[in-house]
Amino acid sequence: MSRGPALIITEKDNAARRIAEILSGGTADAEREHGVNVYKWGGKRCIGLSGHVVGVDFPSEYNDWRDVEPVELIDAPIEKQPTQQNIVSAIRTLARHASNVTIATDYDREGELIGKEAYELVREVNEDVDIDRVRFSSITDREVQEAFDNPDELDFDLAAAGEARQVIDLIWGAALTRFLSLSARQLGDDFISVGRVQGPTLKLIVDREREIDAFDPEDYWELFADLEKADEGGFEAQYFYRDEDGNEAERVWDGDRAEAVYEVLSGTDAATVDSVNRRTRTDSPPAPFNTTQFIRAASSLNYSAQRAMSMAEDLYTAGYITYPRTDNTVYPEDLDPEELLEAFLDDRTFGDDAEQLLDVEEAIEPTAGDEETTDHPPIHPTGERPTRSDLSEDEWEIYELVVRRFFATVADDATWEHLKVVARVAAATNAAETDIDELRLKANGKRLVEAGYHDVYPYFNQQETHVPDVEEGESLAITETRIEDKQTQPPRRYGQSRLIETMEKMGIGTKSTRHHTIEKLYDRGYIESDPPRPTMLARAVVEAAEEYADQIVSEDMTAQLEADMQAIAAGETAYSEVTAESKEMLQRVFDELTDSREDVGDHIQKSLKADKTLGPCPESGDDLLVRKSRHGSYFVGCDGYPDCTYTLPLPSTGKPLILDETCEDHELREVKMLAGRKTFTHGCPQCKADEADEEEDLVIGECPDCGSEEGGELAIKRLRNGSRLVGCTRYPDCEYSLPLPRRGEIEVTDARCDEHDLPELVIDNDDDEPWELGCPICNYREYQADRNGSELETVSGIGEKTADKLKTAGVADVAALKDADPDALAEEVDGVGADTVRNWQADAD
DNA sequence: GCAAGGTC
Repeated sequence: MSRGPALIITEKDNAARRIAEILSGGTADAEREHGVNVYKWGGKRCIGLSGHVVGVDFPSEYNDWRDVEPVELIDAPIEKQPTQQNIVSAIRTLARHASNVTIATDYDREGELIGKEAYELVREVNEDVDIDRVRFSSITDREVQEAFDNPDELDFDLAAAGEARQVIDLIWGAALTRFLSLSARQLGDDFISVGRVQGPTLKLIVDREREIDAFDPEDYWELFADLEKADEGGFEAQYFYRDEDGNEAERVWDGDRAEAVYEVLSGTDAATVDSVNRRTRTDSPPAPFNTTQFIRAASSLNYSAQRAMSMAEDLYTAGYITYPRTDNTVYPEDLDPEELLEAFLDDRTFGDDAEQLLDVEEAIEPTAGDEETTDHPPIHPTGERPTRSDLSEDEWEIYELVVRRFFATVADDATWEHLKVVARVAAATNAAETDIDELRLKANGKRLVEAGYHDVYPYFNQQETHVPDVEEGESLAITETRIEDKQTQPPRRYGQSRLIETMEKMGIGTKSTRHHTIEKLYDRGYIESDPPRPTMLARAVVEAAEEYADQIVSEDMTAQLEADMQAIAAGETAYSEVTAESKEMLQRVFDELTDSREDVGDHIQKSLKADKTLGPCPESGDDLLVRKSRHGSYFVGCDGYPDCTYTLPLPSTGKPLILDETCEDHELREVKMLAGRKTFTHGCPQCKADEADEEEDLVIGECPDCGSEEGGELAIKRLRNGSRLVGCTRYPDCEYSLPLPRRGEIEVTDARCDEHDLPELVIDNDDDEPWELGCPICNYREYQADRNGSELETVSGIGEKTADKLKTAGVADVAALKDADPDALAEEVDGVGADTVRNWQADAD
């Protein structure tokens, strides 16, 4: 029998650390095993996995896509291989002599599977050791103690349900992905992928685009009047009528009718109040944050799903908020709202709100959502507080959102007062002859009577609409009338957060993967821009799937799989039965698909080309396409190459996006360059090249490099790819150049820089204050200095403030930091020790 | 170089 220490295995390092702390009463020490943290106390060791540390895949002889028919993957063997070698080795080392092993992975299906993976690793090296399983929904003293006092067994059926999912996803995904990629000859980086989750997600986007394409706008009119109560100011009221069903309708679908009504309305100067309706509405605070609702709230602050999650993960790792991947919207019983509020009492930002929230008579009863799960609590602050300077501005904004959401869930209802006024207008006697003798106007006012939770959670709209107190029978003056012609609008595209919400509703993907799936669609060239729009490639892939493998773009596949997994977990079906059935279904898909390989491939290839096509080549009439050079830069080239060698340059920054707008002169679609915050519209590449060819270089001074010897001069130049620079007139013999901003009119002023004898430049952007760039050489030097500063911040442990201090001490960049003498530098910079400098230097290497 | 699911 093994008599070594007992081993506890958790799903992640963070959980291992906290569980060790709880079970050891804070006495656990950290040591390293194969580079992995192990927490040690008494006769115990605790180690964290990193989610799945083994993965399923086909044996290596199936690796070559061209050598293996995709259909062969259906019956190919599947292996489990370690994917995190260091953790697997550490587990093996620790398990070999363990006296007991406890699996403490997350309390959900995937956690059970991850637990089983750990179980198998342990069994490989230790056949006899007892392996038990503990389950807890949040890592708190009470839950963890209780779980470890009552250990349970691993649920192999539940884990098998997860394994069925793994295998089915792999086989369907790999076989169909390879088939599509091979059929369209898209191998290497540009393969064409499909899968159980990305398929339906993509179809969702494509379907919406189809609706938009098919949309036929309809004209309608709306009529408004400004009403005024003496001394109380005016308010806007809108014309309405009763439609066939007796409902209030504002849109007038008939133009003549609208004109007739408008004639009556504009010919009248008073309206009589017909009815006044007041009602009070309670506006309850929102439920606690799950991942989806958190992403939605962050998106209203203009963060992408991906970015919001990555910041939440950082805040979690730093200990400021709880685990950000959760479906749970009900706080666990362990969470004591009063205690958590108290943690914020002395906080500069949140103290007053916390105090106000605690100042109530009864016990605080937090809100709760519909979903209660067993794995993690809703996202909330831990009570461990960062100061503003510990976080970047964006991180702070996200942290504040999480804190305030928690505040909102323990705050009071808000109360609104709604006021609806209906007024009647009688047709004036001089009105043109119509069948209209009376029409009605309505106005809806709302006022926030009790701000309630809005006081601590200012992210929701609290806009009030003012409608004055009026009484029935009262006469109001009509001060102005308006008729507006409008059109019905096509349905809106899904934004990222709406997409994630819809995926959740359809039951596809998980809290941890939905935002990744959307990123994947971008990476694969299926969607572009934000809100995402599908490419022609995406349409072709969805069309091909709809015809031959509808399952892979249907949400039903997940629903069916979910049902099968439930059955496996309940012991009603076997893993082998479910996977065999799924394989048969895929086999039938391939029976149909194989004969259509060429058709499918042609269609996809045409769409791929359409996604790159700008318009006709002026020389050959073939298509001009956006292409990528061997060096990775983009340019415009002719599809007739090599017979036609016509090309146009594109800007060197960013990834080109082809817009719908077409240049009338050249029949070429315009191009936008996507480069994060530096995204800009390039326009028609032919126009840009022509402009540069016509524009003469503007000489502004002598070239500092070759001016005195060769007589080179500095000039403002425009390149054919649209960018501008200050360069030497002797180019390419002299390569001296300085950058200029891409946008804005460049003005050369009379002021001159004494040091460099160059004119000072001003950049005039239409939408901005003109920017005084100054002497281009001075400007470039400042820019370099700045860049070196931010370069210092790439060293871990150096923030903006420290970088500033270092620069003051004469350490301008990373190279200088590496050369610095640690002791001397520590002398010079406040609050920095020599060891810290040595750490930086080590990190910089 | 395929999926989706964990985690970082």
